Amino acid sequence: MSDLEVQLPDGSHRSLHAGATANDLAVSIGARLAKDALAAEVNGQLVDLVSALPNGARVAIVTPASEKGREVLRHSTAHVMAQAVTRLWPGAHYAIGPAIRDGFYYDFSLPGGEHFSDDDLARIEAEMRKIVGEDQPFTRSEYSFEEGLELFKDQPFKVEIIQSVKSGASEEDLAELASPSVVSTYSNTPAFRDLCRGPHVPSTARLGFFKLMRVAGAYWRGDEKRPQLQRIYGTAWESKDALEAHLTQLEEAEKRDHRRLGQELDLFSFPSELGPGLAVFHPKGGTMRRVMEEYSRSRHVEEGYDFVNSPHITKSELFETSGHLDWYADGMYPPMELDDGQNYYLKPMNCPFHVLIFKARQRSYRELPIRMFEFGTVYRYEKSGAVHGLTRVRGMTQDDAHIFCTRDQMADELTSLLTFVLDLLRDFGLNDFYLELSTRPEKKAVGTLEEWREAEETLEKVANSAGLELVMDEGGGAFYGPKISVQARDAIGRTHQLSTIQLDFQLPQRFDASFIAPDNARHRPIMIHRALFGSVERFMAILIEHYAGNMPTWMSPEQVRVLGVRDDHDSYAQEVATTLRADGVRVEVELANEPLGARIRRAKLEKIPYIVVVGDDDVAHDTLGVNSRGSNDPERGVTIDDFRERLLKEIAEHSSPEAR
RNA sequence: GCCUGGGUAGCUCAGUCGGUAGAGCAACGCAUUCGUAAUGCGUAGGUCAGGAGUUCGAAUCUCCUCCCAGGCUCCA
Repeated sequence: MSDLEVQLPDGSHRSLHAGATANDLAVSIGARLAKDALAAEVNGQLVDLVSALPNGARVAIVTPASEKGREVLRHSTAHVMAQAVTRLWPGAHYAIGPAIRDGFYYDFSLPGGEHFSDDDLARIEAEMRKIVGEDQPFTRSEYSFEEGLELFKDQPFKVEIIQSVKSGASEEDLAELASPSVVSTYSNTPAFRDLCRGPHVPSTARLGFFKLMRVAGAYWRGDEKRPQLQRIYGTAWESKDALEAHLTQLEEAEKRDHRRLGQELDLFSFPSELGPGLAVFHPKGGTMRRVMEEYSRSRHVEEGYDFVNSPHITKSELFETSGHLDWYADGMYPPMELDDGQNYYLKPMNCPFHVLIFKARQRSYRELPIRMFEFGTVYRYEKSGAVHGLTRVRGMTQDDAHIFCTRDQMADELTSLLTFVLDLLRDFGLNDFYLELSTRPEKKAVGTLEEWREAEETLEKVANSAGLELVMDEGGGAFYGPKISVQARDAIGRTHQLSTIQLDFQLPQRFDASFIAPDNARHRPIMIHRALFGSVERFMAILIEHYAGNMPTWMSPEQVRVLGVRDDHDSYAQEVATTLRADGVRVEVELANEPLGARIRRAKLEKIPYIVVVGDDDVAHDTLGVNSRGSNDPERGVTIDDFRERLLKEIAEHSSPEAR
C-alpha cells in the first residue's frame, strides 16, 4: 500500500499511501510536527498542507518559527484583515495584500471614498480577533479565467489583476494567481473569498500574534497617476514572544533615531522658519561635523586630491549644457530671474563646475589623473513628503570629487579609489559592507561598449579583490555610466547605501572637455564621480544611529568633562582641563554648585566619553577619578599622565571607551 | 505632491461637555559643599503653529496656510 515515496530535507525517504497529503506526511513524522505544521514546501514550492504529494517529491514541512512559515502566516493574516474590513465596511474593495518584511499589508478602497482613521485600526483588529476565534478554514478552489471574472465581478482590482495576468503577467500579479490559466482563490467563509496563489495556514485559529501598525495611502500599482488606496500595515509573528521582541526592537530603533538624538544631544535642529529639509547645526553638531570634515580632508590630501571651490548659484547656461535642466528641472529650486533677464539656479550638484575647472585651460595627458575635491553644498527641491531628518534634505554638503583620467588610467584609479573608500568608512567604524554594481542599461547608453565593459569588469575585479560580497544590478546603471555603490550594515543590521563611484562617459562630451595626448591630438577624458560620505549630513545621521549617540571619542563633541567633588576642587579641575586642552582634547569643567551625583548623571545623559572626578585625594596626589562611558565601575587614583596617554591613543585610533 | 495622524512652556506631555492654561524635567535665584546616574526651597516661563470663521465665550468646533511623523510616489 506504500506506493508513494518522498524525500525529506535531511535526505531521508518516507513512504506514504497513494494520494497522501503534506499533512499526512507531517502526521506520519510526529504528532508535534503535525500540530505545528502550517504549510509545506514541495520541490521548492510552497503549498497548502492539504495538497496531495507527487511521487518522488522533495518535501519540507513549514512550521511557524521559520522565515517561510512566517511568510505564510503573515499572508494569511492579511486575508483575515481583508475579511475584517469587508465585514466592517460592506462593499469595500480589496486590492493586494502581500506578506512583507516583519508583517503584511493590504490595500483597500472604501465605499463612498471613505478613509481609515487611526481609530479604525483598533476596530479592525478586534474584528480580526473574532475571525481568528471562529477557526475558519482556508479553502482553496481553482477556476477558469471566465469563472474568475464572474466570481470577482464586484471587485474591480481583482478583475484587473486577473485580466492583466492573462495578457502578460508581472511578478506582482503572479503572486496572486496560480498560473495565467488558472484562477485560484481562497475562501474562509461563503462571504469572503480572495484571489490568491497561496499557500495559507489551515485555519484562522493558527493566527493571532499580530498588531496593526498604521494606515497609509498607497497608489494602485504604485503609480502616482492612478487612484490612491488605503493601505493598512500590520506585523505578525509565530508567538507572543516573537511579536513582543519585534515591538521592543522597534522601540530600540526609535531610541537611536538620529532626529531624536540630535535633539537630546543638542546637535542640530530643523527650525520651522527655514522650511522642510533645512537643518542648522548647533555647536556640538558643528564640532562633530568639523571633525568629520577635517579627517576627510586630510585623507584626501594623502590620496592626491586637489581642493577646489565653486559657487552655490549659476546662470542657467551651465545646466543647459550639462543637460540637467532637461531631465532634472523638477528636482531643482526654481530659477531666480535677474534684471538682465538671466535665470540663475541654485546648484543641485557640483560636477559641471568641476568640468569647467578642468576646461579652464588646455590640459596635457601628463597632468592626468586630475582629482578635484570639494565639500560642495547643493540644493535639491525634494518633494515635501520625501524629506526625512538629515538623511533626505533640501540642502546638503557632498564630499564630492571628480577624477579626470585617461582610459588607460581608469582601472588603476578605480582600484585605488575603492580601497580608499572602504578604508575611510572603516575609519569611521563601519566595517560590514557589500557592494552593488549597476551595469549598462539595455536601451540607451552613451559611451562605447568597450568602455562600459572595461569599466564594469574593473569595478567587478576590484570588488572581488576587496573580498566583499558583490550584488549585481544588471542594467541598473545610469545611461551615462556604470556605478558601484557601497552598502553598509549598521549596528542593528540595517543597510544604508553610502559611497557611490560612478563612471561618466557623457559630461566630458557635453562640455567638450579634452586633453592633449602623446599623439598630439585631443582626447576625451574619462570622468569618475564619487562621494564617500554621500552627504556629510546623511553620513552623520547614519553614524549617530550606528553608535546610538555614543560616538567614538575622536568624534565626540565633548570628550572629557571634569567635575570637582566640592567647589574647593574646582581650581584643580580647571588645571586638569588646561593640561588636556594643551593636547587638543575637548574638555569642559562643570563647577561644583550642584551635588556630584546630579552632575555625573547629566554628563552620562550627554554621552560624554569620560567623566573625570577630582576630590581631596586627587588634589593631594595629582590623580583623577575616571568614569568611562558604558562602565558602572569608576577608576580611582589614575595619574594625569596615564589618562592623557590613554585618551590620546584612543582618539588617534578612533576608538571608544566601550572598546576597552 | 498624495493619504492618515499630529503641532499646548526650552524638552516630554496632561488639559473632560466650548467657560479664559497645568505637571515633570530643564532654566534662573537662594540655601546646600557633597567621591561616581536626580539636594531642598523659591522664581520666571504661553499670541495653545499662524490666519480667518462660528459663538456671549474657542487650546477645544469649521475652513485655509505653515511645519512635523508614518507611508505612497520620487531620490539625476
